[in-house]
Amino acid sequence: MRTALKKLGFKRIIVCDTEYNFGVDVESTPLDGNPLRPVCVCAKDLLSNETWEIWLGEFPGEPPFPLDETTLFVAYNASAEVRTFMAAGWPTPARVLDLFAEYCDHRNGRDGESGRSLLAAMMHFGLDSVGTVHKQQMIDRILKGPPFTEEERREILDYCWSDVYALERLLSAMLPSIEWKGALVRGRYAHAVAAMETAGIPVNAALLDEVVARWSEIQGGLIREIDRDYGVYDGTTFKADRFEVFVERHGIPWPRRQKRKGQAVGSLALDADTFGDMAKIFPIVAPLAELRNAIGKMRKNDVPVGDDGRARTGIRPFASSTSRNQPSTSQFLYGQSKWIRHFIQPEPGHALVYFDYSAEEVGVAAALSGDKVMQADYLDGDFYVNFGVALGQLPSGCTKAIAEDHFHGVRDRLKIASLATLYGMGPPLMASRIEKSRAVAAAWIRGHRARYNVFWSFIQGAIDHLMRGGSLETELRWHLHPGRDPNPRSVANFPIQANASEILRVACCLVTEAGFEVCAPVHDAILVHCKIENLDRTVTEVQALMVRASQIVLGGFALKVGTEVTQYPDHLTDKRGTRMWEAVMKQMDLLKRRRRKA
DNA sequence: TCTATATCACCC
DNA sequence: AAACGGGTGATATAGA
Repeated sequence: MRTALKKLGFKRIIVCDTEYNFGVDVESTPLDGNPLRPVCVCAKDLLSNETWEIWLGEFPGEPPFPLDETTLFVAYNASAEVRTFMAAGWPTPARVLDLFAEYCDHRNGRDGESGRSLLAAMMHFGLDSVGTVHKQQMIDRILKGPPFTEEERREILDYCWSDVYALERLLSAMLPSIEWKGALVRGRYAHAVAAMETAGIPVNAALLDEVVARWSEIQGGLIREIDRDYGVYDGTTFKADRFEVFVERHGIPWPRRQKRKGQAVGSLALDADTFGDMAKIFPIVAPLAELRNAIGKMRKNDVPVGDDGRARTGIRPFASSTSRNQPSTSQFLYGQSKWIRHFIQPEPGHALVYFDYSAEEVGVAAALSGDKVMQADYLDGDFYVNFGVALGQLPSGCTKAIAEDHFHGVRDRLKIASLATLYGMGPPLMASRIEKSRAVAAAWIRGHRARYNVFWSFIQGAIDHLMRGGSLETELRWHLHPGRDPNPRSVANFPIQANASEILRVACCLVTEAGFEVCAPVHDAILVHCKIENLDRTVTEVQALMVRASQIVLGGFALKVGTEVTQYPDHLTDKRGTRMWEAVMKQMDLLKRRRRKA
């Protein structure tokens, strides 16, 4: 392997693993949400065989090895190592090979092992490693934090070394198949991920704590207000059997789910769509539909917030087959209901700016396929309106403003239709979504295929290629490999979503490397925190960097970027979540008033 | 009563 | 034959 490694042209190839925790409370319980605290670093230069071992409290002010462009830094889930270096005040590696990202890319779409851990990767290549039980024991001990006995120190270091040696063998197994251009671009993202995970999202922690503490009372209040007229809740749980009694009593023919074996009839369909449809026909259930919609899922209990008022959680880069980030939906503020975002608040003297690519998937589809008509419809005004004019649904010369003022709901339907059409939605479902007949839905789909025929043959080409056993590749070389029985609609989605995901990664790299404080990536958007005195400069520069990112991936095609600014002391708002937020705040007020009286 | 699965809620 | 894509996670339900 030595010769193969030397050929790469680096002066050093450093494989590295680190251990860390997030601080602990008095009972040695891990404090999630806090900044990372390094425990140890183990590293080896594969060219010189030199090794380094650094333990808690012995961290030098500078890293013991160079991390500039002459060093290839190799790790598994490299953002963790980068975070450790940041916490130690070290510079971060300039050239990163993240074998986690490369293993994900290598396996993506293929049948067989689904795990993506270091252990899973080792097993895949027929290499042995430490057992999962021992690994978990070590992690648990490390998270419990110091003081460590001398024996524990040795055990932890040995465990850390075992991963370094595992990594060395894994590198040797993966080396022939590593595709360097893509790998180094992916490796570069480790710094951005580390920077975003270190920053976290500033929240009004006092208010969040208060709402969490009184959540069951608030929820109870919300439910009591509505359920008086129905009696279908038991505490905070909706009881299907009580609701069944209710609909029977009122003679409402409620739709049912498919019958299952052993049942005379299927159980009631209680999803939001059914509730919405039924509320239109039987207004008596409307308030209940709204309540269910509002309280459907609102867990804030496990949002980890650090002592510094920052909500932090792992971004989990490359976790999806399109290489999107997949942070935990329960821990990540942008994964929860929109009203939860109202807890987000800039720090005093600061502002938060939400930058998002507008109609990103349409723009990416137009650029990748080279469909000039689609490109013009995206670039010249509003895509959905332009598509509507082409279909004869809107008058020629129509703009977004005119459509919103004079053709209520038309643009929304066109938006739903054009996005869903990209991924192969058929007329029956489309008809129900846009509330038109099946024939109209079919005509819109045909219209899309006719107007954007260059795009459609591009997509068909991708599907054919994969079905014939080829792999799909994004502009920056993330792959989808053929597996058993691929879903053609997923395949059609891949080029668009995977390239869009790549654009956001490049954007995160450019913006964090320029020194801006990026708090979170949100698929087609980023949240940036800045001092109010730097607000104008931040908006202009970050916007330009995001446009640049789209051009890097799309061969010069510039996506449009929208911005939304929130200045301290304002909270972030999202109009789709305002009603719920206000209802919750009202319940909070009622509780306070009641407590004051008592 | 416990556990696996299906369904549903939420996000982009 | 027909099918919008990518996800995470809680809970209700079925079956042991």
